[in-house]
Amino acid sequence: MSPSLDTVFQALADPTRRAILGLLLEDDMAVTDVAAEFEMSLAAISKHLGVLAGAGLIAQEKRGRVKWCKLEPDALREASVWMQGFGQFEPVNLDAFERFLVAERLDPGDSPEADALSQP
Amino acid sequence: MSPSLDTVFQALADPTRRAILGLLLEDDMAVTDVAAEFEMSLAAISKHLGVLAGAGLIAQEKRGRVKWCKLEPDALREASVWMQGFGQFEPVNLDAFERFLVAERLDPGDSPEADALSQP
DNA sequence: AGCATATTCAACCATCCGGTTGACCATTGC
DNA sequence: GCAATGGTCAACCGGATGGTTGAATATGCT
Repeated sequence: MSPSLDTVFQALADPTRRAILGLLLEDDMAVTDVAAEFEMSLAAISKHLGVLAGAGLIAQEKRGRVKWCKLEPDALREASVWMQGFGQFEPVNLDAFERFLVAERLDPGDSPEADALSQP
Repeated sequence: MSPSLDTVFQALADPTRRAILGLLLEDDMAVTDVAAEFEMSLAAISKHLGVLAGAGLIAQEKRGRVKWCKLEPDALREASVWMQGFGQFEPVNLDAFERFLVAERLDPGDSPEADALSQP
């Protein structure tokens, strides 16, 4: 089941779920530990985690009776690529990006232009 | 009513609305012209455009009896920056981005995802 | 004036969403 | 064995969402 843009954006549209992702940015967490950070029931958090997992934004692995949740940032890539298409649609920027791509291929190391492009 | 991450992601979560943004990527359009591209009522499209405007993703200007809609890509910046924070661990998927840009240029106005327009 | 065009409004409907509560598996530890 | 812990499931609730229709409001054309 491949996560679609629909499910990814829908998952990101809720502030609680974004906050959960923010927590998981620090460390993998058990469901109960995630729930402890919010003023809502464990069941509600469990649902939120289900939505995030359904969108591919997190992975859940059950070890013993504890279910561990870890960030899966790859799922954001497709959505991020889609969004950046709207910030960079001007021909000038397109050309600049193409030049960047060429440079990147020739010199696949770090490149200062990458930062400029990643945050339009 | 400043556009929040909530409203932006919520607006992007609907395939019809993403397809509308894809259309506006090429040209400003009147409400009726946007509606002509979809198999749903004009009123429904008008609502979708309202959601997109509420999220700050488009601007609507009424000239005469026609309301023109134009893309407002700046609204994506905040959301894009937020997302970028989670992708930082690994390098941006430049290949996917390049494919997107090339596809966008060869077939402008069409959303990069196939199902956006065919199954709204 | 009178009619056509562009767009919204209002009411309505089915469905989804976010939340709660209480019951229900698992797994762990005494 | 049995109680506590970790987590999900099922039913329910109020409110949002996405869609429809039909009437209403502006504006433009002749």
